[in-house]
Amino acid sequence: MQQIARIAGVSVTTVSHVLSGNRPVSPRTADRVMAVIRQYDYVPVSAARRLKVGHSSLVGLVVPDLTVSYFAQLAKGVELAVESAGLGLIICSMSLRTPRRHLDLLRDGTMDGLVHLPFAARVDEEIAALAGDYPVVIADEELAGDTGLPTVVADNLQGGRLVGRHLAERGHRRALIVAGPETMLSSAQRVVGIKEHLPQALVLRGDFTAEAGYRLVDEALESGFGFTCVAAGNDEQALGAMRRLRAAGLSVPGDVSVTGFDDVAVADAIGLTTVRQPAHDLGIRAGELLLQQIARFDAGERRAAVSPELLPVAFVERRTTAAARARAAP
Amino acid sequence: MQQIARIAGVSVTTVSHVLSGNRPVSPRTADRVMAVIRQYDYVPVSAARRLKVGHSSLVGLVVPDLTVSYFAQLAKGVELAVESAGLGLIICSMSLRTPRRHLDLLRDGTMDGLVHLPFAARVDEEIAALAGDYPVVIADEELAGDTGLPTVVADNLQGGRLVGRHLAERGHRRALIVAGPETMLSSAQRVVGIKEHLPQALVLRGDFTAEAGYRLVDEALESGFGFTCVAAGNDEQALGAMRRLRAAGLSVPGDVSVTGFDDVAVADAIGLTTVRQPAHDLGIRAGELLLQQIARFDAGERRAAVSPELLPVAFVERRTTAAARARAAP
DNA sequence: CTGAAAGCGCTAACAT
DNA sequence: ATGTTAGCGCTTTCAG
Repeated sequence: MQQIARIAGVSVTTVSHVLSGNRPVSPRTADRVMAVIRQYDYVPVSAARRLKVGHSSLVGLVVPDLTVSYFAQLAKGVELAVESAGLGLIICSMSLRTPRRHLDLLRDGTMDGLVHLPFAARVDEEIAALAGDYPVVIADEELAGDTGLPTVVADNLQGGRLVGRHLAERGHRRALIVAGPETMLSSAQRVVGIKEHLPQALVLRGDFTAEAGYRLVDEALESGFGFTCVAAGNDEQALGAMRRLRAAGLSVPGDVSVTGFDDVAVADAIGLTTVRQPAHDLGIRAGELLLQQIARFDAGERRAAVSPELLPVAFVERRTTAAARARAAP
Repeated sequence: MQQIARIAGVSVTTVSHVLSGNRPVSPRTADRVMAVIRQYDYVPVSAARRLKVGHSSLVGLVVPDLTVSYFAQLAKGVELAVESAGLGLIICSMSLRTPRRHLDLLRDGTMDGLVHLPFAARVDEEIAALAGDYPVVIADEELAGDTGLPTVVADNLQGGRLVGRHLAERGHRRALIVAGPETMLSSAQRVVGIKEHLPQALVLRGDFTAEAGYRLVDEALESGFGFTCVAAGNDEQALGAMRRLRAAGLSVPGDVSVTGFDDVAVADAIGLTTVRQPAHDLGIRAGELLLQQIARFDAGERRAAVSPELLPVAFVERRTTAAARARAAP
């Protein structure tokens, strides 16, 4: 910047101000300075600015796994929200090898705040501990324990109800619920919603993967529990479940109906009946909450205990659900 | 750090050195300092360090779209490679709203280098322009024009050959090649490879989406060109193609065989015969090349023109290909 | 083995 | 409307 100032025949102060617009500069001077800046393709060293102003104008987003399109949509929402405040977004994937690195980025000032999507209990705890000292908001999944952190999630209970009602209305009574981890509130809520309409359902739990879906249906088949439908905790599990059903010679939805949850791209591709989470809106709202939280910290306030915000979900009927057969599988 | 030094009764110099290990500190002193650091949960302000040392120890990865699992695997590979050098990885998605932001992060020193996966011509040009001044490596797709940038891509030509040979061996002659954009070298190479074995193939181009796959098959059907197989440019296109075939009452692979490319998660889910790209290896190699490139820039050297490295692909036969029918569709 | 002090490049009072 | 200058928090010679 010294260089630019010297060449343009002004002080560094002036260069700084034509760049920031923080105080009036005569058009003539401004033009001259800009010309030099462009000619030399000068870009201010952000570290110097950060050191001085005390913040980076960058926020982070921690996602469990980049492979899920749902998270990508959510990310777009977050970026939309924070960019309107002039902030940039950095995405960190916890599925990468150094899960704790993004926490360092927050603590060392590389980022001004974080939108965190809970996934692994160990990291979650660290996040909760950090949230007293740095702006953090939780999205997609509530944190275990009452942290009082700003949180926005989909209305999983309602989603479960929609699935349960749809199945019940089609005559299903004997249902297999392939649920996600018991520790995840979203998973538990979905089960509760489903059971309101299908009280006799058998609940089997596993993680949110296709493998778990396969294995859990396998268990149910072996156990001899007869069921006419499978309500999976998410689309991945539904995929695995369908694979196992097909392997058993059962047709979907002819013999067994199957539902998912999330509405990822694959769901549309294979015609899976599922519940759409408002991924984009979740992201936007999370970004807004983070902005608020950053402002709060700047103002010296700390956590203002709030209860989680719930965003509405939508039922998407496709081709994996039909009326229940008289005789239950297997 | 002043605080820490004062409380521990040492100089900031000493605190700095117990943190960096850049010079011997007596165990007694070091322990005392570390105790204070932990007690106050002190983390150095990275901006100050960066300002002083001139680099951030962070590199970036630009991916076209987070929704594709292939890119996530590649990302893991990059992180694996750079973390061994003590660098952190920041991921930027071009599908987000501000595609140029990551270039700013490179230019303003937030990142020391960039692994770039070409996707949008406009951004690609800017990258190429920047590559003379900052460490950049290209992965997954060659940049148009002879940029001489370090590049690592899958062996698309070989992939095309594998597809072509597989189809030819099963008696297919009349083939529809649903290709990706003509401007993408990867796409062009795949077509060349396929045509070596299926010279009479009809080539129709579109972008790498399911919609394009659907539309292109639709065109072929309307045109009356009879074909017994569809070789798609990637898995997405293959998905769209299959959707259109099914809509026409054609069974896969009974009436028409279909192949994809990439081997994304959906391919496995629906049993698509495809070609697996070595995503993880691509990432590792890209990370290694970036490390080299950063070292080169540090040493004052600039671009050392190199030719693209090719990584081997693997053919994955599943359930969407079979022997050709006597009569070609439609 | 430890300290003092000079900046890294920028911003923002405080001048003029 | 513009310039002078004092740091932001760290690393690193240079001196003990």
